[in-house]
Amino acid sequence: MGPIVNETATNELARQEVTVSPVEKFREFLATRRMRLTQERETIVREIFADHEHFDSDQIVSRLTQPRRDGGRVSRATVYRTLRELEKAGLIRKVARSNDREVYEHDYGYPQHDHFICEKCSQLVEFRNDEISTVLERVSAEYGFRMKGHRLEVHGICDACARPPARRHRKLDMI
Amino acid sequence: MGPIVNETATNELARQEVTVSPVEKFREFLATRRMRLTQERETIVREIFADHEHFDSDQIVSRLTQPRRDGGRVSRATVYRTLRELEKAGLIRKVARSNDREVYEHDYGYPQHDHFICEKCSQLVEFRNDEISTVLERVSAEYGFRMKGHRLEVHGICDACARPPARRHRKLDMI
DNA sequence: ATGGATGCAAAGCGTTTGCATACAG
DNA sequence: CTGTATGCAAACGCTTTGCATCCAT
Repeated sequence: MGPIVNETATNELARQEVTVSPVEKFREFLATRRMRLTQERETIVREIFADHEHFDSDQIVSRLTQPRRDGGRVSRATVYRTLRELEKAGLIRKVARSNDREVYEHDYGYPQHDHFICEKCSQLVEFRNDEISTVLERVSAEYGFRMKGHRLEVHGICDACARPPARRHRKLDMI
Repeated sequence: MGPIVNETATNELARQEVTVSPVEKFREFLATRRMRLTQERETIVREIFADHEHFDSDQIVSRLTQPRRDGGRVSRATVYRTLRELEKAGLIRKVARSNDREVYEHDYGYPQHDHFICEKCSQLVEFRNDEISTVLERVSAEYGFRMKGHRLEVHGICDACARPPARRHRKLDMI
């Protein structure tokens, strides 16, 4: 997409510690595009970076759509529009698709990792392995492909759901 | 639309040679579910396995929606319904998402591989690398995760689009 | 015969967009 | 002030589904 921005160190195996807040980082990005950091945008960024959980558009919408004491409410349209910008800004990224929705996670100040997705409880579990990036860097080079990043979903059954008896996760297993 | 395919399949991960035709394989699957191999379903399977190209639902729909001398026409609803069954049957699988559509490919009689996805021309290029599966097998074991498979998209710029001058790939080439 | 399958059209659903109004810079 | 951004609601585009009819077994 954007040819500019993102001074991401070529090798993210060692993310630098975050020196700028997400909001500040976003403001910088917006500035380069002649865009403005509105209250709505700031509210959204704060909400998203309040924790490190995965999230989808609708979760953010439902949290900000109803009047809130602090941040003020934000419309559904603005949430979607802002999420797209945040992705371009490199602050968040889509990690998977779950129940027909894109699942996002922080991409700023968060180490590179991939996910296990349980077919039973549809839970996402992160795991970290540097070999994968290394292999991909090499293979990309072999193919003359300029790798910018990757999205890896490992499907299967998580440890909890695999245990035969007892209780298992219940998130959204139909039938 | 010419994804590069390496027929250099001789490795351990290589699929057991196909002994049954896709249609036959599908019939077997359907039987176990008390479902029937109708003319429509057979037409769809033949159309899909006529070549090894990636495809999305709409491509199949537009090819089978209009009367055809041989196979007869199939409705949009049936194509969608059958695609879902073919996925359960392990004959096809979703490999990526492009322009808001799921992109499928053969998962039967086709060697394991992953994809490069060009951000410029959105073309999918296959590549084969056994190390990835090996690493994932090991990491999964470490996490107590029963891996069934994975989906890996490597994003970036393809060789053609990276070359500064000259013309580049078209963005949305349909048919 | 008969329960599963098809086609059609309408409904679903997440996401996007046109437009009038409201602000950030 | 001026060009952006927001909200609302309607529009979208892919996919699913209700229902009457059809057909594989």
